[in-house]
Amino acid sequence: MKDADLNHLFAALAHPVRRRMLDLLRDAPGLSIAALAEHFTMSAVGVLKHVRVLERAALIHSEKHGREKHLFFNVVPIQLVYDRWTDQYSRFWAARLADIKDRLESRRSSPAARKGARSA
Amino acid sequence: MKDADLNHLFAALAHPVRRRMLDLLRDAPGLSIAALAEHFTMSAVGVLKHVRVLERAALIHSEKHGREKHLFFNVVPIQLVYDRWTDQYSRFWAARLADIKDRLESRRSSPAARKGARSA
DNA sequence: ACAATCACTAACCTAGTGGTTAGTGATGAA
DNA sequence: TTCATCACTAACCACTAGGTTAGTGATTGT
Repeated sequence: MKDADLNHLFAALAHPVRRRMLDLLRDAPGLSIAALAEHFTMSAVGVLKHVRVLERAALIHSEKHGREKHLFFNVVPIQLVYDRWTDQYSRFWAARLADIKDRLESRRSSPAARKGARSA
Repeated sequence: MKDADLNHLFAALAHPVRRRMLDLLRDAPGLSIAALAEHFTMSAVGVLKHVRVLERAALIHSEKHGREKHLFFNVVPIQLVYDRWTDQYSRFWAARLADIKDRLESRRSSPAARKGARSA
């Protein structure tokens, strides 16, 4: 995944309207622009602009049938970031969990106790 | 995690300079503004502005000692989004994997055959 | 004591974002 | 056929993002 793709992806996710659009399309795949616009107070052109941003980030995919354009949520970019984060920060997550575990243990009387708690 | 927090978080991650800053602080915790700025061609004030954005998103935490401010990467916001995505999109990830499996199977000669191949 | 260095503010500029209204061509329905 | 509806473009507006330079006050090293 290229740098520019990450820019587009995170920028697309940074707006609450677009996050809500993703929720709507996840729960009701195939919505048209007009049908999607019914869920918002803004103008249809405003909705269209947000859709463009989501398309640029590849977060949605569209199929045109006649005059209608049907929109579908695409999970792939999110999964790519998810996988990347797993690699990049797993060490930190482990460290953080260990830190939480340490603090929990230091609150207890015996330091060696509760070894198996929150093992994830 | 509130909506405004997500806005700030994703907006902060949407710039390559800031993503690189997180990488640097992850690998060398405690860098000062000036030390961080050495890794970039832009002015120190430009770096400071990016640091502000990362602070607003709680992606870094800072400690001031004397005239120097030491910066530390904070994984927590990323982990919160990670956990949220796990809930929100896990169904879609499973569906996507099933779809890939189906397509792999339909490429073979016998549709019912090779049921166990590439089962992941 | 003095000078260099640190974080920082203020002002400015350019380009981009997030919205609007008005209008257009293609398609579908009466 | 006629009319409504769909996606869309163009032009505009206010505001924000991402940079710059110049300058300030506080701390540190010599």
